Amino acid sequence: MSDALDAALRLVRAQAALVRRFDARLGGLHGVSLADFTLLLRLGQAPGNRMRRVDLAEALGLTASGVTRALAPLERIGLVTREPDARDARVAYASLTGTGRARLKEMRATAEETAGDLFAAPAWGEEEVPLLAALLTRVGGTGPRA
Amino acid sequence: MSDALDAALRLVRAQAALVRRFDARLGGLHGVSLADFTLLLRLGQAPGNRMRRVDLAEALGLTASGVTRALAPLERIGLVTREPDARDARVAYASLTGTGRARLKEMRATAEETAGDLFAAPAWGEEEVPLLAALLTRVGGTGPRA
DNA sequence: GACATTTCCTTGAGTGCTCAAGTTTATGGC
DNA sequence: GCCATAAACTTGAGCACTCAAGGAAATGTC
Repeated sequence: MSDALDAALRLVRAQAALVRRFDARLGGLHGVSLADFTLLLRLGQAPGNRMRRVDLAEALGLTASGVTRALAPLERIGLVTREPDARDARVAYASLTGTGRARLKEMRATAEETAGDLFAAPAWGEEEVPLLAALLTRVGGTGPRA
Repeated sequence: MSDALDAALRLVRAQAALVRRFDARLGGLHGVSLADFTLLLRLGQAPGNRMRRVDLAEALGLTASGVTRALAPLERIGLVTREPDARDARVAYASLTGTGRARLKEMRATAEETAGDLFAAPAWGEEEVPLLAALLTRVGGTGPRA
């Protein structure tokens, strides 16, 4: 097998393992999945803590349909609210609530801790983690810092 | 955000983009998903081109349930057959058929090509692809060459 | 100012996975 | 030999995503 195919298949496996770890920690402590956390994190980074659903889809690499379905339970538990746009009646913003911001802060601590464990020394050198991130950015998608 | 969390989130995004590309190519040319191809590839690597379902699950990072469901359509289209074990009536091997081996060979060419495009020069240096693979191996799961 | 087109979003149907529970067969202790 | 336990597998229910279709509102054209 070529190095390229090997790397591609390893990427798939590594992601599955990583998602399982994050889901277990975030789910156990806060009742959310990694996908939920990622969505909330993006909202938290946006100006005014709110985004159009279509932009959220783009940022997360989902379809608009996926965003609609992902937001539903987050709205139900009060972390996100739906806000209409005064100028354009087609758009509905997704906006973090006060509760959402507070809960996100806690989730973020858990996520940082989980990521820290995953990439802990001595297995991982100081410079290797940003190196991995840089290589992954070239593979595709938009990074969380973009 | 820490480097570690950034890398973790980028990994998720990169995988989604990669899977989409492989699914499009493999689906278009051979009617299978990347998950299907990975399963067939593992079978093709196994001695006698066959494996117990439980070992297949372990190798793929799926549950036994997931393997049952993944094999069903592959059996239906004749790429894989079910073989009982003479010694232990509980186990059912999944075995590549002759057609399966032939089709796998074609799929593999497509997959190699897709991976080659994805990690093509000049964006990717000669040594960077194995480096990425090595870093990913440390993240988790079992690699395709393990 | 009516009409086609585009944009934003939702919904129905389908897919591919999970977990929990159940069936069947093998194994070990006595 | 019997029974409890364990192992291999399947099945039902549920979840998270996709695509395709459709509704409603904005935009461009004439």
